[in-house]
Amino acid sequence: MFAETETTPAVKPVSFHHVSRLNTITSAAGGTVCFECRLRTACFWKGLFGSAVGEFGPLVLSHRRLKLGQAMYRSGEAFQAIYLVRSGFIKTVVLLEDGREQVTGLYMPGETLGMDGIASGSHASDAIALEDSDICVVPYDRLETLSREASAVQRQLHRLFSHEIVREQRMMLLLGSMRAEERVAAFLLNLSERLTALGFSASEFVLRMTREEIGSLLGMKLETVSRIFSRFAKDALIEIEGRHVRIVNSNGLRRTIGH
Amino acid sequence: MFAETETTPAVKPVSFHHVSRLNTITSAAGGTVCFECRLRTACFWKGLFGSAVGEFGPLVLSHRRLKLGQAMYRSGEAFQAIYLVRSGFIKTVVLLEDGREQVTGLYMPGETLGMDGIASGSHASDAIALEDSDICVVPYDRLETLSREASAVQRQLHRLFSHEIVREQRMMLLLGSMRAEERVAAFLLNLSERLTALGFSASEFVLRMTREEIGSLLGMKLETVSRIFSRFAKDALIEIEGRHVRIVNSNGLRRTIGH
DNA sequence: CGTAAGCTTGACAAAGTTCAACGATTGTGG
DNA sequence: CCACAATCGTTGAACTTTGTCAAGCTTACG
Repeated sequence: MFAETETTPAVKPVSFHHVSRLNTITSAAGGTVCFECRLRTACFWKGLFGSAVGEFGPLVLSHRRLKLGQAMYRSGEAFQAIYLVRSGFIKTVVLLEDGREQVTGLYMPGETLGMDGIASGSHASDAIALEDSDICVVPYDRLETLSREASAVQRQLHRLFSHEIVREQRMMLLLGSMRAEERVAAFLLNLSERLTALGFSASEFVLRMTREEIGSLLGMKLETVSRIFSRFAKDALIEIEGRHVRIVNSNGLRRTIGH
Repeated sequence: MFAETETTPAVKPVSFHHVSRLNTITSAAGGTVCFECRLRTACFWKGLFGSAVGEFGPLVLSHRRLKLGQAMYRSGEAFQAIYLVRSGFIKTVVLLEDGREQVTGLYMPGETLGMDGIASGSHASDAIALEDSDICVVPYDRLETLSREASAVQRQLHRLFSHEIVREQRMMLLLGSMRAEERVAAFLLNLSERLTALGFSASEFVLRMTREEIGSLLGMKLETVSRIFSRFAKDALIEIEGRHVRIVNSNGLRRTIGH
């Protein structure tokens, strides 16, 4: 996508010379041990594996590399593990029988997905890589045991579940009670915030999704997404060039929400 | 609301003489012991408390009665327990600063709510009684211990979390990719299904919410809800009279979804 | 170099909202 | 017990937002 960067700087009204390195995490040198992981500060599991966990025997995390478009799991597949994004971006998608689909989540490095499989024993959504990604596979049966032995793990695991519930609540709020323009503004601000937490620029980043995917996440058509991006650019709230975004006036964006 | 029924039968095109008793659960005689509870077959926790749990000391469930409109918890309040609906109906609501609100869930007897509080230690939504209700309060710290001691409890608790995640995913699908008419059809069919699981009629039931609340849940205005109910009635898919609904042609409703 | 995929924009259509009026029902206080 | 107020629901008409369809452009890729 644009991970193979250091390409020629775009010579356009907006230039993004340095964006290429902005939010690209290159995976660490292949090790399986958590405290070697470059993510350890950003990761939801930080500190747990190797310390509290150490006393109860190791939690073996296998890794998996996904290429753009590959699935980590698919709807209906047996649930066996939850997945921690190490590098790259993953979307989750829920399908309706008639082919319509809804992007229900966008997961960045340090974030965990796949918990939807616990209830029924098989996943309720597809998880697809939005770019070449590196995923930690956390075997669920081992996690269950560990969570009974180490209350720190239990606490973190419960918080993880709850966090996902809260995230989805917010998404329902967005889908159910905001207008298209507000949803796009909220989406950009949310991306900015999460990327900041990962140590990236708050104002410049790269969308990992097509307009269609963004539209599916936000409950609107790709044309509407495109028009709203253009309008925001015209109003000098953002600069946009394909998937490269610069937030120029974040307060303006914030003001867009709530009339 | 209309729980104090046995009123004069409505003399109207549609009559609902017997609806009054259809889905009203009167709470059992006050006891605190789970295996006395009239819900035990429908309840998510069925069998757990008293059997597997017995060996590890009791889980004391306090009860709370809520009147119509009262809150079980409010956004920002410290998280201490999760809540099991024993009788009555509860809605959860998420608020936007500017006053807009989104109903994010509708909980029936046997269903559990409040898990959104674990992540941050305080609730992210309000839980409001849609009619006089009886709630089991499940203290979370006790549940944490129990879940470490009894793997059956752990398993059920995790499934509960996951179930909520899946429910919210489906809600996002509904809000993000269905048209208003489809959403209303899906809502009615979902209610019918869940009430059936509780032993009530699949075809006749009472909506516990105003048109405005239904609209908020489904991401549309109250007028739209009203118009769609009228249209469904005209097309002989349902009969509706205030909050009393009879599903006349459930396959027709199903066909409404997916064009 | 040609083809496919992604993005933008315009013109028009459809869906849903807003505003307003009105009827019915319910609850309240005199 | 009645009268009044408040809440709830329905419906019409005008309006706004978003979707649909179509065309053209750019970029990526084999």
